[in-house]
Amino acid sequence: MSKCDSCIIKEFNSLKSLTRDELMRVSACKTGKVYRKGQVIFEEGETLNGVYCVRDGVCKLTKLSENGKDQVVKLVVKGGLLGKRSLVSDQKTNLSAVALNDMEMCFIPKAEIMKDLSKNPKFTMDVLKEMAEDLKEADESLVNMAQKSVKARTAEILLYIHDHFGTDTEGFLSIVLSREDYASIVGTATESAIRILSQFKKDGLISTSGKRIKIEDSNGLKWIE
Amino acid sequence: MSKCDSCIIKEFNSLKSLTRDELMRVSACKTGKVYRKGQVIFEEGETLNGVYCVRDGVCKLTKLSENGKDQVVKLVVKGGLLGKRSLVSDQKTNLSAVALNDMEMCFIPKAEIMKDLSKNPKFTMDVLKEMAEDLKEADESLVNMAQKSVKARTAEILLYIHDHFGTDTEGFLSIVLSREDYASIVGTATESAIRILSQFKKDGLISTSGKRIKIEDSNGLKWIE
DNA sequence: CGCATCTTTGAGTACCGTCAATCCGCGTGG
DNA sequence: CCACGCGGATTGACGGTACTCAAAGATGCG
Repeated sequence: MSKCDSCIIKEFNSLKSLTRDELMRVSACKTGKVYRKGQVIFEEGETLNGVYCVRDGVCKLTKLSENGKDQVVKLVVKGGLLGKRSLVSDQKTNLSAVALNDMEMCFIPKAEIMKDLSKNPKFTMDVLKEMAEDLKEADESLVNMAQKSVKARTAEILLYIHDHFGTDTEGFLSIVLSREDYASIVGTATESAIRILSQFKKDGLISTSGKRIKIEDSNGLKWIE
Repeated sequence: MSKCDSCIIKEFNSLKSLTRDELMRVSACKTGKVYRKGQVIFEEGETLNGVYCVRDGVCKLTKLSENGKDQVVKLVVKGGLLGKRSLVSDQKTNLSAVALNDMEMCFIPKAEIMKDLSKNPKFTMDVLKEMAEDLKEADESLVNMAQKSVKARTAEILLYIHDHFGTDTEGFLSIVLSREDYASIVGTATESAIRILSQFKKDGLISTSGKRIKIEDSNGLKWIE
């Protein structure tokens, strides 16, 4: 397995603040894991004894609501760290993680990370900053969820995916989600999400090929309300 | 002004992890501020050059949504620290803070806090934990907002205020909010919030006296959906 | 007492959730 | 090669929820 030292992925997260020495130690104790599409990485309420570093693929972080529906809280791609929060606050996970396509990950044991947190202030500060960013995003999502219509939220998530995760060579969104996933992100019934996506298609804002979606008029989507 | 050293408030937040020495320095450079009900402490987009420590009173953290309505993201009482996130990530604030009643606060300059963050790992770790807790709460709010009815959310906020902030000697919620504030927390139109509160009153779940609200049947509220 | 603000209530409408039926793509087994 | 069945996608219909506009009542302050 490759050394963390020379792993390009670490540049995307706070592991970049570790010293060469610390990275070597991390390398020595980390384990690689592969998850298939749909596979559960961890479940809400589990005790994690480490963090996951996403090398490839996409996963969703979800939380089960009292009405029995999953709500997607965040999408995580290459470079993301899973389990930070639980590790830091020394609690069971409050979210579940499920692979949306085939994934490759590194698992770093808790002890190693905690040691680095206590010894390397720069690293700690970096983790703090990442957490601050997550919090800011969560606040923004909260406001969107509370104040915008389902249609506006649907348009927004399409643009978000387009802007953050890009498109494939044919112009389709590179992250492919089921209608149910879209509904679970937007926080609505599957049928509602479907209805809105069909409407967008009719209006020429998007086009589809199987499950794949292509944005045809991003400017049009921007003004949905 | 009292010394932070002997201030009981610090026990409620991460300042408790500072050493006696550090607390003396904080004491030396902090300034006391008083805010009247309705006064703005800081506004979304401002640059903060320090954090506020709430000694007394309550304030709301809000975010303006695109449709022009404020959404309350969090209520902060005695012991809370305002501005952590902005300071850590060195960004402008993403939230506004407004006093809900008369408040007494201490303002600690950025430089002092940042020095402590870089020198005292225990303090940093504590801030990290607080941020992790905020993040967890934000995720929970997000799910509630996405999946629960306005009525259920209204019942929940009443119970939340009751459980977290307590009641006065007559049994009324010790935090008094306008109907508009309730609407802004729940994320709905003021009239909707009002309608639901009246319904609760009719059903004997709550009673009111002016703006003050008393919970009569907390168990009944729990099962609203 | 009068004005300003907040609260309450009504009526109409649009949005959204649910149930149910149908359709489509795809893999399986005959 | 085709019938079959499964799961996801789609559409229709209906009822309930929540938003808006509007008006009337209550409250508090000067």
